[in-house]
Amino acid sequence: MYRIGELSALYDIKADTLRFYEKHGLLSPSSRSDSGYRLYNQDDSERLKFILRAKAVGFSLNDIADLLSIEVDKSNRACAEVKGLVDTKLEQVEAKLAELQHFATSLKSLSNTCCGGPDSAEHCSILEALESSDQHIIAKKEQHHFSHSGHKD
Amino acid sequence: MYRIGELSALYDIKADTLRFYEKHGLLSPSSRSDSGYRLYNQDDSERLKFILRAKAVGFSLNDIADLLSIEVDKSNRACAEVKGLVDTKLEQVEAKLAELQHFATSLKSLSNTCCGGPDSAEHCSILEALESSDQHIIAKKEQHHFSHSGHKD
DNA sequence: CTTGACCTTGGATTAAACTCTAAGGTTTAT
DNA sequence: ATAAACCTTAGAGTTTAATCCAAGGTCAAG
Repeated sequence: MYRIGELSALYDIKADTLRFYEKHGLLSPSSRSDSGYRLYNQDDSERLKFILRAKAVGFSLNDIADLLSIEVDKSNRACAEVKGLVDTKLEQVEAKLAELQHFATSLKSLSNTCCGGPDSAEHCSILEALESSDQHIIAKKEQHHFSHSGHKD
Repeated sequence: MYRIGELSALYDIKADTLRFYEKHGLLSPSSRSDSGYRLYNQDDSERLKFILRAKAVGFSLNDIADLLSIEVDKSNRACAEVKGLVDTKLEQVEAKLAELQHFATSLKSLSNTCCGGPDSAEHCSILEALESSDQHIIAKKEQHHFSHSGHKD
């Protein structure tokens, strides 16, 4: 059992943020002490971890509430309805994943070509890296033109 | 060349948002018409695409300004300094990627077990799916216990 | 040569997500 | 038993990222 200060310290957020999440239906402590202190258990902590993760990858608190609502009314809700919600979110997550992979590729190629690379300062720009990243793969393919195995990402 | 209304329509944002980005140093039109209209070229459009992508995966406008600054002062900046900035962002991107992959896995397993699956309504929760997703992989591994090849994501 | 749909500016307003303040009750340590 | 460090509430203030508004200039069509 954590008190509000302990839980907030654990995730490096303010106690106020936890009260804010409670007020907005995202996370309520599973119990209270005799004197009214919030008491969070391990499940509450996991739920908070989920909220913070989802937030970090660009979901709004409303989005997150949607996702968490899947848990709240478990058996009440028709399974097909749940599946719809999940699949919608999954599409969003996969779109974000694609964006991020694109990003990561560009940043990596930028990091490599920028320092130590032969053309160093010439194209030190993320935008150029983003634009050239696809052609980069093609160019690489052309270099060892005796192999044409199925490419994998 | 796009005028502000055209470019904003292209990305389904408000013209005001473009003026806002300009005021905050994120994106300036490469030129102006005689009458003072903003004129955006293809590079500006690419830059905007980058901003919107980065925003969608949870970067703040400040973060994005940092990333874009790599382009702005290309040759002015020491290459090692640029690399530092890029690598920091790359770490953030990869952390986000890991989160999202975890997310996607959980949502998929949720979508599968929830509807049609044998234990249907029993654990219709993202939190449960998130918690169990790792064990799920282990469980799956145990099923075909004659192979112990290097796992790939 | 004016009507309507654009554009300009600066400043006000909104919404989301905190973050802080005030006034007071609780717990732990001396 | 009292100070320091917690906790409670309600509500005000801040930051970020737009979004809207007002007053006026510009441009293509009739």
